[in-house]
Amino acid sequence: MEISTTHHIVESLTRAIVEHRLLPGSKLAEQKLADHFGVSRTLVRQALFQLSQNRLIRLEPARGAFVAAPSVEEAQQVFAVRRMLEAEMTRAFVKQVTPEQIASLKDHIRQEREAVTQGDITGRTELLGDFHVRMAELMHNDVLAQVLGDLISRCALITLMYQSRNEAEHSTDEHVAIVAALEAQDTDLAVRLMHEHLLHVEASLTFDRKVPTHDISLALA
Amino acid sequence: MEISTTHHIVESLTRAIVEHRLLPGSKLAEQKLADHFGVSRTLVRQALFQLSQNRLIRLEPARGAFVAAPSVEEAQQVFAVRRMLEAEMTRAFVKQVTPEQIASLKDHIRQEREAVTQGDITGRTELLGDFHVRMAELMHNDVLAQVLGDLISRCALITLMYQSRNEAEHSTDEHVAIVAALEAQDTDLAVRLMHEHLLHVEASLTFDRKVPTHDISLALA
DNA sequence: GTCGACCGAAGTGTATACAATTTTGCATTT
DNA sequence: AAATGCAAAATTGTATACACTTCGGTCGAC
Repeated sequence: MEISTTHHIVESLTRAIVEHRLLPGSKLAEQKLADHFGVSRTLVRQALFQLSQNRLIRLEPARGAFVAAPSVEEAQQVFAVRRMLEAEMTRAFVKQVTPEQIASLKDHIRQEREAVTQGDITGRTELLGDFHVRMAELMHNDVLAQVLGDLISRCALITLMYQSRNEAEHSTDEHVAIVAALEAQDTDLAVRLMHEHLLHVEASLTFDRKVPTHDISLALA
Repeated sequence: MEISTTHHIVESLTRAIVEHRLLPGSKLAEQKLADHFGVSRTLVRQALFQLSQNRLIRLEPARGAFVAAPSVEEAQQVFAVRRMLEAEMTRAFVKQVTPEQIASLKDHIRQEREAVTQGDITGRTELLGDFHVRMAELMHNDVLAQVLGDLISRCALITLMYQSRNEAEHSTDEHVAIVAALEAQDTDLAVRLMHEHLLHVEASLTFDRKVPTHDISLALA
């Protein structure tokens, strides 16, 4: 089956959603998207279907596709799963850590700092999430990287909806501490730091229902 | 968007794959499936697309859909992720365990034993996997249940391809031991038992490339 | 003036048509 | 006899057509 054209649409919409150019609740009309991408509704529908699998959009029968608006409960569940998965990922990471991996993570943190100093909100948010995916990739476990990547995409949506204070510098500092513990091969410390880091990220959210909704899908230019 | 008809096709094909009525490598021709289900290729393609997201089938551009044949590496990665996720799931389970949950798990084990004694291979394999999903559901974490369910579906395929000896009774015994530890709220023991259980399941596989392939898709009657 | 029903517009759900690619089978060549 | 090339058949990829549902607005009744 051909997937490249559809994949392009998925990537484009995913970026638009996680970069907050499309807000939760926005209607994604098939014909509008088809016109925008210069294809038929067929390919758009395939892309929307795939996005619904990733929980980035919600499909309502006969009503259409809408950017997902994760509930508080769902947000907390996603973070709970991330804590479970990433605590043990960190433990496994120490068992097979190499200097090259540490160097790669430090390089990633350098990029994070760069985005922060340059005020690149979009790149910063993406990089903060990618740090965790990078860890999974460095372990040469594609399955782990994919599962974690999905969870973190959902977190990007959640962060948009519930973020209160700016936690960028804080997160980067915690990433630094985690890498230090990994480098020192201090398993318990690294696991604890990762666990607390994720708790901090979740705690930085305000779960009392602000409701930003819908905008025109012209955010795709 | 309507999903119910498509969902029915997905369910039917998923069952056929995890119940081994469709073997890895089998071609899934769109028109044949469309005729079988009495629908157009449109809905079949949606279903195939969804199954490819679950990694149960593989889509090759312009060539078609084939039942997935997970590599040894992928199989080991899936088990590695399961160990990470389920070890911590077990830890979290103890923290909030209730008598009702224990009763539910014990009831599930009773069903497992029943399937084993009745020689119900299909039901047995499904139940052995469902034990783990049941734990997730009992924690009221839908996200966890969904992620774990996906991983376990892939395990069903893997088990088919690489299973050597029969590990059904052994697995049920280990489930019993895990539940006992959960009931006693012995966190460390429960986590250790779960971890070892998953190692045992993986160890019962023979990763030296037997290659069962393709059969006629008439396995759907 | 408000509520409710009806009608048209818009959008989704499914099927079908057509284009492009791959597969298959046969004929030809070496 | 094996291999190669070509044409027909089959299959996938994409677009379009059409039925059905939902949404919006107007008109009429109370």
